[in-house]
Amino acid sequence: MKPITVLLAEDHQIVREGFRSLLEHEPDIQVVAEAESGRQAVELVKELQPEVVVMDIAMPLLNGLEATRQIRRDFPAIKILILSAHSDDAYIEQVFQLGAAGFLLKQTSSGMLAKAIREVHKGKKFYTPSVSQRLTSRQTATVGREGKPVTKLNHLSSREMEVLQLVAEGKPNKQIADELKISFKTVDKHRQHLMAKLNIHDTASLTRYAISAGIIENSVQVTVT
Amino acid sequence: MKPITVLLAEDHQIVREGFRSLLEHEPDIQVVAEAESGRQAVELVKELQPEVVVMDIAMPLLNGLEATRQIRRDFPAIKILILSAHSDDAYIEQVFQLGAAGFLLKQTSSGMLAKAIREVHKGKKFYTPSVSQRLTSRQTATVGREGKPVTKLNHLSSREMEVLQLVAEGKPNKQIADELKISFKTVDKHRQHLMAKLNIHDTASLTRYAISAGIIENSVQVTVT
DNA sequence: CGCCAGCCGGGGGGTATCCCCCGGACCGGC
DNA sequence: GCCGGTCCGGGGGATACCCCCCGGCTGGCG
Repeated sequence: MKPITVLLAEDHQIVREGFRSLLEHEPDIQVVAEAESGRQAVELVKELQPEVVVMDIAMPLLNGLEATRQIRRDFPAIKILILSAHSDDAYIEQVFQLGAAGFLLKQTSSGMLAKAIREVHKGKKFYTPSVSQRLTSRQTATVGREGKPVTKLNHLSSREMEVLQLVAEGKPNKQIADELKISFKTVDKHRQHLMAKLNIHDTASLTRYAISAGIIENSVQVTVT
Repeated sequence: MKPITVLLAEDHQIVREGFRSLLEHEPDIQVVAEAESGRQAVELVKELQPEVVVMDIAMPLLNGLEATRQIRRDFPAIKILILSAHSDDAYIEQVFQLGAAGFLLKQTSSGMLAKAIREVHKGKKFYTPSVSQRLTSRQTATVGREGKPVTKLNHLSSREMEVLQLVAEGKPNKQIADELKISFKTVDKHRQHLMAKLNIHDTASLTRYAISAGIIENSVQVTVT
C-alpha cells in the first residue's frame, strides 16, 4: 500500500515539525517535503508533485492562497488543504473560488488533520464542521444546484466598504451620515448589511476585519504628553 | 530521573498537539497539561504548578504576556518560555520586564524547543540568537536614561489590559464580567479608565489600539490578484 | 505615623448609540 | 419580473458611554 505523499507548507519551523511529528504516527501518510514560504511550496510542488499539499495561509513571499492559485493552475490534480487560524467568511469564499480541496482551522484537533488529508486524497471536499455548517446553510439558501460553489458571500458593495471604513475609524453612525451626506438610518442599514454578509456582529470585530482586509490602515495613535 | 514537567499554552489545537508530539520524543520532558487560552494557563498553573510553561503570546481571553505576569507574581519559581511568531521590539521589551526565562521564535527548529526547556529549567535564560543580539545592543543604548522603561502600555493596569483585550475581541461588557467573574459595573469602570488614559472614546479605536499595541493579534491580510 | 494616589471591587442613573425587526421608495441589470 | 444596491423611515431592547457615589487594599512620601 503506497502511502499518501504530502507537502507541508507552513512558515514556522517548530509548528511545521510538529505537524510532521503528528503525521509520522499515520502510516498511510508520508510527508515528502516541507516548505517555509508560498514560493517554496510552488517550487517543491513542481519538483515533487505530491498528492496533497497542506497549506498555511499566512506565509512570507507568497501567501497560501496565491500559492494555491498557482499550483491549481499548473497541477489541477493535486489536492490542496488550506490551514488557517481564522474562519472569516472572506477567506472561505476565496478558498472556494481557488478550488482548494479543503479548509481546516488550526483550532481543530490533530486527528482531523490526518482525516482531512485522507478525505481530500479520495477526491472529496473537507471543511471544518463549523465552517461547512455556515456554508451549506448559505448555499442551499442561495443556490439550488451544486458545482458552482457559492455566490458572493462577502463581496461588499462600494458604499458598504465606505461605511465599514468609517465605522472602523471609530465614528458614530450620525457622523458617518453627515460625511456621506445620507441619512443616519441608511448608515444603520449599511452597517446591518455589512454584519450580515461578514457574519460579524460587533464593532470591535468589524474593526479587526477592516484592518486585516486592508480597508483601513492601523496607524494610531497615542497622544504624547 | 524525574522528567521536567511542562505546561503547553497555545490556542491552536493542532499546533499544540504538534508540540506535544515533538516533546514526546524527549524522555526527560513530560507535558503535564495543555491550555488553550492565557486564562486557562493561569488556572492550570495554580492547580498543577509545573516546572516550565511554554507560552504562546497571541491567545484569546488573556494574552501570553499578561498570563506570564500573573504567573510570575504568584509563582516566581516557575520558568516561563515565551513562544512567538514575531520578534517585534515591543514584545521583547515586555518579555524582559516580565521576567520570562526565555524567548523562542516559532521560526526556530524543534530541537531548540527541547533545548530551551532544559536550559530554563536549569535556571538559565534562553533567547533565540537573533533576539539576544538586539537585546544587548538595545540595553546599552537606553540604559543611560531614567531606568524606567516607558511604554505607554504601562500606564494601564493589568486588569485594564485584560479588559481591553476582551473588548477588542468583540465581547460585550456582560460577557467580560462573567469571564472575569466580576460585576458588569466593574468592567464598565475599567473600560472608562481605559478610555480616559488612552484618550480614546469608542470601541473601534480601542480595538485598533489593542492591535497596534500587540495586546491582541490580528495578523493576516488578504491579498488577491 | 497619617496622608494621598492608584488599583480593584461594586452600585445608581442618565443619555447616546448600537443592533435588529418591520416597512417603503427608486434605479439598473439580467 | 426579479434582484441587488442605495436611499429613507419607525420602533424597541440591549449595550455603550459617561457622570455620581461607596468600600477595601497597597505602597510611597512628608
